[in-house]
Amino acid sequence: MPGRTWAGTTLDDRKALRREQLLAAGLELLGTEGSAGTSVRAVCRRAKLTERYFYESFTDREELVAAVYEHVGEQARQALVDAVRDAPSPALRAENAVRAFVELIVDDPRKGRILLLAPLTDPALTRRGLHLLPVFAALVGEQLSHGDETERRLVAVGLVGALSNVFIAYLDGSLKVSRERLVAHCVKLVLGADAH
Amino acid sequence: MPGRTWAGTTLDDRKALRREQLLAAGLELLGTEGSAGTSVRAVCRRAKLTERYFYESFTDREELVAAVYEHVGEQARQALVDAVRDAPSPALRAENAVRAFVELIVDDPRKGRILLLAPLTDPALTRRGLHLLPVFAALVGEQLSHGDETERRLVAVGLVGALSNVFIAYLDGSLKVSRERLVAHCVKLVLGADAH
DNA sequence: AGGATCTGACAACAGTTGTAGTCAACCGAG
DNA sequence: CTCGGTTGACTACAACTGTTGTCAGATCCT
Repeated sequence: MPGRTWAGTTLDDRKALRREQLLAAGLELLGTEGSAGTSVRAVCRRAKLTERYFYESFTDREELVAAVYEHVGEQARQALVDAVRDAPSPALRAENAVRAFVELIVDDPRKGRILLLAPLTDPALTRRGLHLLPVFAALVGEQLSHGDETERRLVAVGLVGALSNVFIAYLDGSLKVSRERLVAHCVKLVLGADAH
Repeated sequence: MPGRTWAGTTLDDRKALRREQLLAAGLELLGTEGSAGTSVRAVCRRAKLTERYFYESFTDREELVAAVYEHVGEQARQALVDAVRDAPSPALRAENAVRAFVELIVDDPRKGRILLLAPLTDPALTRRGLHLLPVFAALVGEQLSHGDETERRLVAVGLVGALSNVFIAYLDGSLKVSRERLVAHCVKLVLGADAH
């Protein structure tokens, strides 16, 4: 009887809770130790669960990594959508989007590192072609007003690279700059890209 | 007697030759399989040498990886220096530099991947802070004509990121564009960065 | 209380890693 | 021909990996 209550909660509840603990542990490890440190055993240690429960929620190590990445990606997407909605001018749209993204990764640098670095470093993600930045880049490209197909793609790829690099440098402390100035510069990059 | 000849060559000669074979194998693996595939054993297999000779030339796996990276970095630096020397105008300097870099990585994509990706993916490089792009970025920053210290740094970091991303996309085939157009666009990026 | 279910600690498997050591075979100088 | 430097194949070790299995004990329903 699967709906039977246990220690106050149902089985499905506890199972879901364990899944969340594993996801949280995966986010922590992938965002700090990086891909190599995110092993099944390490995740289980951090989540204070045994391997048995890992394979209860995920068939693979790969599935966990992908789930973590997509989880963070969804948060970023949602933050961007919320920020862009109801923005009157394109300039404000750019500013709001950049600000939302900066807030996300300053608030939790692990998410920034996962979003920006993990797809480059983890075979589980590269093999699946799980790379959200190109998706965001494509969205940006559609917003561009000038140029043909190829031109817009070139601009979008370059813009995403510029933003990523600035964010990464800011994250690891090698770019000492105030948060406001970071936002202002990124907004300028976005707006400048549209004007070629 | 270390200078004693053996099979026609001296010991030091053969030792240096083996070091080169190991470096070449490291370049091949790091530039294709990536960091994870570049193990001591894999390098030795590829170089057709045994582990003993690995530790004859390098104390660590880390030392080999760093040596490969710095080797490629030196080639890139030299190519850029050669390209920029004797360029009459800033515009031609930018074009020559970009063209030289594109030639380098189109000629041998492994070098491009090592230069652009390895420092992000290999702990042996990140741990040592071995990342040459910031160095290049600093050089670029010095060439910029406008802005204060921080501004130039922001612009330089962004520019390097944009170029890297475009190159990476071009390398892995996700950016279908002619080589000439790639060069032209990158030149435009460089020149555009100087004009804010 | 009995019996079904759930839990957690652990062992086992075969594989890879970095690093070090052993040992027979080879090769050229004296 | 013998001696010592040189070679390469091989083994050894401890630590890790992903994955699956076992088993004693806790927990709850009837």
